Amino acid sequence: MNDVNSTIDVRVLEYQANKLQELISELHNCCKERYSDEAKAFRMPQAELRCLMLFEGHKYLTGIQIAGLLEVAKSRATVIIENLDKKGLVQRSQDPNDARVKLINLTPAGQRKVREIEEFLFSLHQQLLGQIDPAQRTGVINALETLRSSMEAVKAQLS
Amino acid sequence: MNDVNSTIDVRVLEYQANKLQELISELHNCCKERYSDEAKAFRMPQAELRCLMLFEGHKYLTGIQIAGLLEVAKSRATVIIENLDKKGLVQRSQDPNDARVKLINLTPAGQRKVREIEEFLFSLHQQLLGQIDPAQRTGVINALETLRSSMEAVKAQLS
DNA sequence: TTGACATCGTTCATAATGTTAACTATAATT
DNA sequence: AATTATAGTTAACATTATGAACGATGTCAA
Repeated sequence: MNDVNSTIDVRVLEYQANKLQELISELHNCCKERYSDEAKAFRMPQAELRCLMLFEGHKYLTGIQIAGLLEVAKSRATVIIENLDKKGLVQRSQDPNDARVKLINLTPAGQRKVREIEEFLFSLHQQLLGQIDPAQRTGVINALETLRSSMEAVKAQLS
Repeated sequence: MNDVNSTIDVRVLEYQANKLQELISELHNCCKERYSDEAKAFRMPQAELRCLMLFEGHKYLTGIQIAGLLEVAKSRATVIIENLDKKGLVQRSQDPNDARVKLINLTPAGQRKVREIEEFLFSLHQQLLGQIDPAQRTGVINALETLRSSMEAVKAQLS
């Protein structure tokens, strides 16, 4: 009986691991497509959109901070910022306290763009929420929290 | 009372929409990092890894099929297949029934590589499952299913 | 059966995303 | 004062991806 049960347990684990793999992969693809659509809608590269959104709650950011938040090399950040600057969405100025540092902030046009993107994202996620049975919403959110911590735990284990 | 309740409801919806946005974005980032690590571990570009995995359950695939499954332009598929061919992991042959078509299949080395990657992915997701409280596993999987259908519903609505 | 049209794979030009390494200028430390 | 570290820039390169043009082949209707 014990043997039978443990065999079943192993099967369940296998099934669940595969299911997890499949679902996570599908969610990831959905997100990829979503980001790509968003970039097309705003006629701007994804990296620049992501960069703009970093300024929520920050008046100024430095290049190094942006590279850190975007998780890219600082040389990559330089280029992204340069392109946003060319489009008039951010501006660069010298940090008065440290001549090595450049302070980057949104221009008024950049602020408008950020608000537009925020509204787009918010309404998209409202719509998504609307597709979920109200009785299940809390459950889905809690499950995602669980998944996130588990993924982070695995990541921590591996490194 | 009704007014107060509906105000609260709106607040809850806002909170949940933002929470969803945040969680989905974090999961997406986790996945991105995972794919990048996997590519480094196997010393192969992500696109080539993804392409190899398409052969699970297929002896032969055509270029068009691969482009469709990877959701890329056929010109992109050509290049990916070419690189896998150079590495000796797939081989191309003429379709005897249609001279326009090339049949692509795994070489023995390709099959070994696929098994390696499968094992890697399976053990990773076993590990992930192991991080989730057994009592919650079914709940998490169901929540992900719900989320996936909701995301697909939104996608369908938008197009 | 032949002309029009569609399909498959390839090649090329181009764009976006990203890294590493080298370099300049400045700041901090010893 | 010399060394070391940090911020930002630039250049070379890799990866991922698209779209247009093209050749070879297949399909179908007049």
